Amino acid sequence: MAVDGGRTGASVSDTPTSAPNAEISDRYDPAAVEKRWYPLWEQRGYFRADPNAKGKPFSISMPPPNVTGSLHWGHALTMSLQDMLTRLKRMDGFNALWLPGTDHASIAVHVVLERILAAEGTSKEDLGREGYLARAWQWKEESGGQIVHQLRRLGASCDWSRERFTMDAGLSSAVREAFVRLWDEGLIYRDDRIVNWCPKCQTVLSDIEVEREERDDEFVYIKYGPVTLGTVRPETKLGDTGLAVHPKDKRYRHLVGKTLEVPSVDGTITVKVVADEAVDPKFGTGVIKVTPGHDPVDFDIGRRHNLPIKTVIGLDGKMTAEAGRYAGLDRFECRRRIVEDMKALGLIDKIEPYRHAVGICYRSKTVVEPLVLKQWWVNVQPLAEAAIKAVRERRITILPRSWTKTYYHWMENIHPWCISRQLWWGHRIPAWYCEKDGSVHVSKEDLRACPKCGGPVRQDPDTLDTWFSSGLWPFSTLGWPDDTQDLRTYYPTSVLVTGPDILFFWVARMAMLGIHFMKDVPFRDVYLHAIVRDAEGQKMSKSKGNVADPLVVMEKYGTDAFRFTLAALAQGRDIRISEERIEGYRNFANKLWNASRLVLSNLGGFDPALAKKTPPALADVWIESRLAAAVADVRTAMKRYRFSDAASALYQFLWHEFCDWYLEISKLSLYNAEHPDRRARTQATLVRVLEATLRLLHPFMPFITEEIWQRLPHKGESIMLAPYPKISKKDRNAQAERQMAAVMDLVTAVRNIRGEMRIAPAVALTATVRAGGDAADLFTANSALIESLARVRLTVDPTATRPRSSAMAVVGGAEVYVDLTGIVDLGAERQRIEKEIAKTVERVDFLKNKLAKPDFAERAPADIVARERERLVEQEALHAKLVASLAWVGDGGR
RNA sequence: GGGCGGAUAGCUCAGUUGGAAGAGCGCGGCCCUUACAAGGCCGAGGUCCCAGGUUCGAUCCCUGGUCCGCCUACCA
Repeated sequence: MAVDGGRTGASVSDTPTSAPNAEISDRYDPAAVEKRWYPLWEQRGYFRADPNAKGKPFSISMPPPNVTGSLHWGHALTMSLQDMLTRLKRMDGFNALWLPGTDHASIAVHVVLERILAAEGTSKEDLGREGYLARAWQWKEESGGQIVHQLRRLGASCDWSRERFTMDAGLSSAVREAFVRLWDEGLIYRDDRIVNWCPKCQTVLSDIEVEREERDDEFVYIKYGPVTLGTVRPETKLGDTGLAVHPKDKRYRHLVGKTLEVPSVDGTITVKVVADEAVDPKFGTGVIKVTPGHDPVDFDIGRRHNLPIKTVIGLDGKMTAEAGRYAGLDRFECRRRIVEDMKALGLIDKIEPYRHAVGICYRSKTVVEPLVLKQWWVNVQPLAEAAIKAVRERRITILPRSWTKTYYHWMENIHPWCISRQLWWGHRIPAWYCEKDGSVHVSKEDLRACPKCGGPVRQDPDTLDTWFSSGLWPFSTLGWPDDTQDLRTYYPTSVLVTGPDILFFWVARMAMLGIHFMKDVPFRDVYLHAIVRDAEGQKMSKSKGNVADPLVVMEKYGTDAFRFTLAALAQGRDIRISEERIEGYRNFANKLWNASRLVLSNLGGFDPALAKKTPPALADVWIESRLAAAVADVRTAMKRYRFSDAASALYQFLWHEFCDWYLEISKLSLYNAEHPDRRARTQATLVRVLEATLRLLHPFMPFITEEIWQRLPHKGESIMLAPYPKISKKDRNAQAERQMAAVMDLVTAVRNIRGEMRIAPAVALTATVRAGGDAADLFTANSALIESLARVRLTVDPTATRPRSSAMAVVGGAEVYVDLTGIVDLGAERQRIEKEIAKTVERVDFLKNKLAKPDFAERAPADIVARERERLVEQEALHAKLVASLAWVGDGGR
């Protein structure tokens, strides 16, 4: 392979890298590089998956971001991690598919549109359903899905040719198929129950869409005929149809079963007293008012005791006609008024402050109103059982493990899932009601007439919960219900990567629906990553206004640095983002850039044949061995989704081994024209190690690695398609690593003396190593290297005695003397040695104590005891040498 | 109320079969050595939250406590 400044072969002739021999900037400029590569990768079809291609399938369904969304930190993290996995597997020979898409996000879009329409001076009602939907689609086409473009900026290598939208034709058909099947199986049904109503969004919500928020309210004790009871919702008093006490509560036993006429704010009300286990006799007065129409507990009590339902709060959050003179009042206003009125009538016993959790809508943050309405439900319990089993049997593995417990707990206590929403944007429920005979028909095809009587039909106006369609995502995107090749090849997907915040919303639903419809799990692994928080630990969110726009950050520091930061921080339960950290990895990218500059600018006249003939030096063998170690570490880490371990292995190797040591060593032969063989050998190693390191790093930093790789001698048209580094056992060389460690220790020891004694780097030092045998050979063979790195003239002499006026260090048993004549007085050396002695004294004491304990010698494993003995001998020897040295300084220095 | 997690250097965090603790940033000192000052070399800095227990030995395992998070829940 001939090298001419870095570019080779015709395969890269169309790559827009800068001219090969032009000066390359000493600052890495991410903006220019990043803009260049993505379009090229995409045009060349590198992201596209082919079910017929070779290799074991590896697939990821991208969690579809909301069409309303714009890229935030959570997306950046999750997408970066998925891209890392996909790129790695693709390079590693898998048939990799990462399938992207967006979610129609019914309620989120509803909120956005509400705002837009208001600004345009119109409304949902003005437009009507047709007009509204047309407007919604228009909005979706124009401004929805900007996130998809931002993902490109992130370097996401997903297969855009397979991009899906939860409301596209295919997925809509999958939704209908699923709905109809569940209906036919009796798992979908309609029921009148108490549901969570959001008066702002004007729709029902499922239980998990209701968030809890601590509020300070008043706990009002109301005199209620013969009893007094406490409530935080006095306004619902108007809907009371009963009182309840605990069955065992003797205080009230005489009242149970009676019907009371209780004087109230608006005449008298009639309530029946019932006994129910749900009442806690120790709380409040032990009596509760039962409002079946506006409280879930009361609803259940009411059902058990046949109490009538009285609805006093309407869909608009205002009091209904049933509320008598309070009709038309807002529910909270009514609460204030009713308390005032009761006060006036002397019906209030006392009022206490009370802190409790109220349910609020997860989108609009409005206080949810429990109401009794007829809705569509899925009986998820049987599905949940199968989903639990799948995890128990390890067909699905949830990582980190600790989340499995949470998963089980939720699944085991699952409630029916309310799936109908009173929104227009979404999948309309495929149910038709006959206006003539009132029959209900669920059908995959649109109905025009009643299949039973031929009468006119009208479709249910409601749409489905967004999460219903996303629950089908892993298979609906691959063509289900059709038996497609994609589906056969890429299902089950390999891993689902997402945040634990949607474990129930989404992961659980996919597990249930995937297993139910596909008879196989939707994913083998579930990797739940950290939640991104700001420096104060707050969840990053727009409403909190605590977010630096990730796109701005990417622009500032470069996408690669940004991605690497996310990988490095990915471990743990939540990650706090900090700009300093990103800056650090920006520097890392720059380090790589400059290291590559060094290599590229020293490839002139490279003679591969000569390199091949020249045996490798210790440093060459060492760096290849360390590279192999890094490859092993990265692979192991990635297998376990330990992104930060992988990042740290890469960082450590590239910066602190390759740059700090090998590159410095390589300069010796690169700049030495007298030994062309050594130079060639070094060039070959540099290229090989750097090229492999780039491939190893590519999934994490795709842009800079491609840019540099193209300039290096390489095979293939893109690093994306190059193989991921693999190693075998013989790639590690323990002996070379040991020897090199000794050499490095010696260099460090001399540097240490220089640093501690404040000797300027420019001052040349002279040192003698007292070593014999193999050690002597090793130091002699590598003396040039040691001399250059430690800036010292080195002599190896097994019989050396310590010169007058010198500093001493001990390296692996060998003594090193650094001559200080005329450089520094020995007072400094004395201090330095004293410090060292103090350390050894501590260590010797510790080890002696430990070994002196009879229990330790008898009970601890033999190898541990032996190791500690060795350590003691070592430390004692070191101690003796240092003490002697101190005495010597005392004699010689004075 | 129930469940889960965390407490380790000034800051942010790693640390799995228990054997005197690591990284990044920050800090101090010396250096513009021709890849990189977004750099190099050297260094300082820890009662691994507290109290018990198990063990020859505990940052790690067990129990209790304190302080922080998160999830979940029909005490009105």
